[in-house]
Amino acid sequence: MLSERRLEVLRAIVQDYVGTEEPVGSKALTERHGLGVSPATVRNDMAALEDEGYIHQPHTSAGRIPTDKGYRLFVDKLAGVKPLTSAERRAIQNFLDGAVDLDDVVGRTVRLLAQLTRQVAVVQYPSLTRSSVRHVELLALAPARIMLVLITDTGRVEQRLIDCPAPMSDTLLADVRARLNARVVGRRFADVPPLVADLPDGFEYDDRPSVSILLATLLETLVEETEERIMLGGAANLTRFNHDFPLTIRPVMEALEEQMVLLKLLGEANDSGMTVRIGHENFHEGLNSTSVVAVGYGSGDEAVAKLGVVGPTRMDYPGTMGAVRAVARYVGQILAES
Amino acid sequence: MLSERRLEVLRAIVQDYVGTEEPVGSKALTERHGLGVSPATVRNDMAALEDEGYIHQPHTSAGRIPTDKGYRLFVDKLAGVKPLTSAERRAIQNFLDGAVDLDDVVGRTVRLLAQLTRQVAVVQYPSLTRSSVRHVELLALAPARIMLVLITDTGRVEQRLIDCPAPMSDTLLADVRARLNARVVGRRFADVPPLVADLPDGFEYDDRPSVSILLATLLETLVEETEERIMLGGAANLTRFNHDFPLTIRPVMEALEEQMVLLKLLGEANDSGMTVRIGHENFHEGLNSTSVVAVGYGSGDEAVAKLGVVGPTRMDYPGTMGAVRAVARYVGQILAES
DNA sequence: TGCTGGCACTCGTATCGGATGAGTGCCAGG
DNA sequence: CCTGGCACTCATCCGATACGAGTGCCAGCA
Repeated sequence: MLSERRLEVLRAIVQDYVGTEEPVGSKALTERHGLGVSPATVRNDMAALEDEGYIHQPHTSAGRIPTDKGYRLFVDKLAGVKPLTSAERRAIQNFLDGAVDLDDVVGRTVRLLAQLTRQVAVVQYPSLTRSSVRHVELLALAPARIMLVLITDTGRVEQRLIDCPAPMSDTLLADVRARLNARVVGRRFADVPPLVADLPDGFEYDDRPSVSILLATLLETLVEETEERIMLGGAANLTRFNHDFPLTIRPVMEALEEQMVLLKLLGEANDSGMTVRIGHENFHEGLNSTSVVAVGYGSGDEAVAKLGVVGPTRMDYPGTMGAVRAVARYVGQILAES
Repeated sequence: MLSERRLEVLRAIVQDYVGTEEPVGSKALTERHGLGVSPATVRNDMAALEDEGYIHQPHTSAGRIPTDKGYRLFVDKLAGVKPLTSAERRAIQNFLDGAVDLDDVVGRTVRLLAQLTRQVAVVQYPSLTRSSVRHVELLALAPARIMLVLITDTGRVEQRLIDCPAPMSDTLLADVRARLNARVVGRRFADVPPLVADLPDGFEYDDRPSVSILLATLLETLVEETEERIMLGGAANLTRFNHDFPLTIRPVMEALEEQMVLLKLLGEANDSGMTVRIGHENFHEGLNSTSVVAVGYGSGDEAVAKLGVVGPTRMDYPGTMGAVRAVARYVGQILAES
């Protein structure tokens, strides 16, 4: 077990390294933090910390930098979540309040988060399956061509084009719309499939194929793999690190361009609390020198989606966690209002 | 006026430089291209080309690289548009055909374009003002809370929430919907404002404020500044150049993150033909060492939006132009079908 | 007039070596 | 268990040198 002081040394190393981006030595440590012991003592502590795998030195004559394990300990035991200043909070609220629709909310959120944390921000749209149905609309663009519009209580709107096997009359369409909405409005999308399974049975024999196709399309939009949407922003912030990461920026950018990777990244986050994945804890190779801070957000108690940031393992964890948490809360509020 | 051979030398320099990314010297030129003259002759031609400002040498003992003016001449006079291989064309078609909605079309297009050109792709959504109205839907989420849904002939769907001053009955809403659609369906969005200006007059006095707000919101969605949407992809491709562009990648990424800059970038493109803006021809400082190849696309003869790529001035212009043009055509076809 | 071979020259890049200094590990003493 | 001292390791920073690609110019030739 590590003594109190050694933990203090680790904390000091993490803080200094995050600030200066340079390996930190024993002398500098004792000077900048009032540790009350000599460099030699700190050196011993460092050697111990290195034995335990919390820090390591890039080369023999260099200072120490935290390992992933070191950051993990720092995040779990040594650091809190730094609350935002009231100015920052006001800025968040002002910035998010002007949004006109969900796209706008997500767009503003991602820009805001990127700017606050100076890192890459990732925001997932409220997932359909965790939202409730506000309305299902059916529009006849042509006699046998229907547009299906799904509207969720979180403001998300999805549309699909459907080619029907037979023309649908206006009355039929109105009928389908009414019965469909009667069954599903207010329900959670995840519960929808069984609720509509027998819907075609209530219609004339000739109309059933059209109704079935319509329902099939509705259910298709709910498939988890395809329904998720994600917005990314602040990729330019990656260039802030490339002076000592020239090799790593490329795979990171490539990873971030893949929707699936992003989804998994957020998906791994714990549903309720905030999740921090550090370096090699990330499943994706390209992201081995990055950390992900993510948290769920929602209009009520329950999370409807997640958001977070991706940055170098050498990031300001307390500050980032504070910003991510604060933004998630405000977004939840905005969603609840709309 | 430049002699035939000097133009040939310029073309050879551009081609070699694009291929090798290194300044090209007289000896290498004569060897790799069958110019039929000696290096010394080429040197004289190079000196002349340099006097005219088409090429320049980074330092005394280095080869030549084309200037923006040189690329301009190359694009205008020396290079054609390289058509895609039939395999590439098939790939485009296959890739775009699976799209389920407009977001999907745009998303696939941007990925496709980035992959084909190995550069950063930019695709603008069909602009509302250049599209026609397919349908306007009004949904009552609550008695005094209306959702306005606009659907264009290009498949774009916009929604806005409206808080009405007074509750609107279902019949009133249906009435507004019917009259509104009667006036605007099939019309171009740009023509909509005068068509609906007197619409509130036809309603009961008490209902007019609600109808007016509704119309106001409809017109707001058409404001050019805010209605435009853009998708960007392939930013990871920027890292391909950073070995000799370490300084420039940052401002480029920052520029690309600004919606307004992107819009201007595409907006400057000529409406009909393909536009190539080279280096300093771009208004934005950060993009001074990049070129933009853009072209309009649309379901019919007329462009409804633009798409293009952003890459280093040292790019394969014929190939890029071929890919951009081909993709624009296929996207136009897809839109026409939907 | 225009092309060519030759030649001196420039200058960026790569290589090597030594000096510098930050930082360490270890040890003896308090 | 802490501390001061000391020898040692290396990464980094010049400065000098060699190298070589590429040029400009010139005299000669078709």
